[in-house]
Amino acid sequence: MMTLDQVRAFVAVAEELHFGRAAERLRMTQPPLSRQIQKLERTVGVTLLERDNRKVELTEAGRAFLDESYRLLALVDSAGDLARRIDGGATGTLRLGFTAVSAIGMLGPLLKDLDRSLPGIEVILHERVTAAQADGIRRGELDLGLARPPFDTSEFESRVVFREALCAAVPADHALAEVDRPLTAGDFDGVPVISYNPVQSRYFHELTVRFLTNAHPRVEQQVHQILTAVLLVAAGRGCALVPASARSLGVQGVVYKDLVDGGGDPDGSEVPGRPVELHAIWARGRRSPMLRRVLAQIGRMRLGEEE
Amino acid sequence: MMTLDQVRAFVAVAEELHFGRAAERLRMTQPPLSRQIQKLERTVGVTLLERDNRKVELTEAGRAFLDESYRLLALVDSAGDLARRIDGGATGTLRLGFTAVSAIGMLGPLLKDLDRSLPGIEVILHERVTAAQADGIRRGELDLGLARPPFDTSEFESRVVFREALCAAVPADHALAEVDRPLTAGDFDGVPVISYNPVQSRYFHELTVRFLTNAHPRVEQQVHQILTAVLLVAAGRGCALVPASARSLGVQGVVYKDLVDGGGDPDGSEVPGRPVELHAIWARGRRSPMLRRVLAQIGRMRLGEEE
DNA sequence: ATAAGTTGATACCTTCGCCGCATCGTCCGG
DNA sequence: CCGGACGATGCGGCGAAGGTATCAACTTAT
Repeated sequence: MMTLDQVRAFVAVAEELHFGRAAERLRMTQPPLSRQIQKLERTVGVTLLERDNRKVELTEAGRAFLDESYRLLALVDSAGDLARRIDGGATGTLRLGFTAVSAIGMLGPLLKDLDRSLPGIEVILHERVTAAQADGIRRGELDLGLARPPFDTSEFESRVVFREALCAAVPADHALAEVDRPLTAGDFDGVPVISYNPVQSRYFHELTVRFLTNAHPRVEQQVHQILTAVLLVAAGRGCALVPASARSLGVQGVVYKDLVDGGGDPDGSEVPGRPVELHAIWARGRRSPMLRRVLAQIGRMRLGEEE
Repeated sequence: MMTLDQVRAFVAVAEELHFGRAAERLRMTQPPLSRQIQKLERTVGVTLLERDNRKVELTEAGRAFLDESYRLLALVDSAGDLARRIDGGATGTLRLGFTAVSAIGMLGPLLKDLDRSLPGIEVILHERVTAAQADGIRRGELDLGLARPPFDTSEFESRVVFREALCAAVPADHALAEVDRPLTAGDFDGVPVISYNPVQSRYFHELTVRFLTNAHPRVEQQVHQILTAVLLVAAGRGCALVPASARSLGVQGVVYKDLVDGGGDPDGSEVPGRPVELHAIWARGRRSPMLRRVLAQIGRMRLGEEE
């Protein structure tokens, strides 16, 4: 008989790849942990962990089982949560992931709108970067994410929920802060620019690179969050290209300047002047009735076009 | 701490709406069942079943929890099933390397056959030359390669999956294009011949050299891919010896002529008339169940003998 | 080459939780 | 008012899980 404790034990070992540390994490000693894993393997009938006396590693079947284990444990938690929320009068719970900066621009209005149109639904917020949101959705910890493209479309479905312009964040004492017109790529020739990590912040990396094509900025540093970029700008380390909603961050010592064409590519496929997209993403095929209602409501909103 | 037994107990009671019958279904007596339900309700923190001494019924929260319980128990079963299927090799991903020209002759039928006989297995294709396939297998990037001999047998295991004849690719306006019989080595005396790089394309280099032993062709250029050789032939730079499947390449201005004995050595060790071998290779000792099944299936096919 | 240190598995013991039996308390029907 | 039905509770025994000590295999360092 498989037990949840065995599943939790397996997850700990699979993540640590070390029985001793896993046991510590589980607040138990190593011997019973070994026995639990053995027992789990016996009931499943499959070797999940390949272990010799030097190292522990997951088998192919173990990797798949780990994946299911995350879903399982997430479901255990959420089942209890759900019962408690309903007991408290709610009709549903939406576990919503969001990125820090998307929150500034549209999370407030989104939540207000949801609360008004679907009052029984309780929203539980989880701030995560895009990749962590995808992980969370995959593991069943989140129902919906607000994240930046690109996503694996075989795994996730998505819908654009917000579009905005790209603009420049400039130190208040910088020469560009005085320019009284939309900036062009050429304005950044030789200017220190805070850039984005091409992997962890791929979306803004590509937007930045695209806008600055043919310009020759001095790329200063590669960050992976908008907020970090703005703070570095405030510290005078250079300029950065950020979504327009970053204006609301209220960081002292930073001036925001418009870009020509809103920072977008006039020949590109995006909406003119609003190249920065935020998508709602969810697991393909895992549309609960609650999620369906939320998506329908989000579809009715006009979050990127109110101004 | 919630346990799966408690969830199963709850499901039984929720379905029977009667502790006695539920206990019977669970093959236990009624008292411990009552206690398990109480414990579950304590850990969840919600009354799931409203019971007076005459009847049992689900609360609103209990109905929602029942729903999640079904999902939970289904996931418990399916997690084990999935692990067993993968362990049995019925499901998995095969990362398959292949050379461009091998694809023409047999990759299509191979993939079709695999898809029919092992439908749970997803094949991801990587086009690479033989050496790069060996590298990929060594690094664990590929599970299986379709490549030309020779291989380091201490590191790789292999199996012949396809045999074909060697033939001559001749420019359409070349004198040899008119010859109405299988060509011999002597026919190439003094004729410009595109040859192969003895290192990067060792296999075809050796086949060519062996066939042309005692002949005196004018070796023109050493290429390392079949396709390049054929394109040079089309450009009129000379003749080349290529595997029979290159006929399907459809390059204009090239005529293919049979060779005596299919280009092979009648006293050699290979199959008469089909000296060009394609091997499936994999890392020695790294036979996953999935790979084992794929190899078994490949063994059942008759890919080199259908014509 | 040998000794010391790691790491997962095993042996043995203790403890704690679950099950079953017996019984209780309450409500309903006759 | 009494008997029956049903879920809750008290109690004793047993089995499963955890802890300590130790083993076996292997790596690393001196």
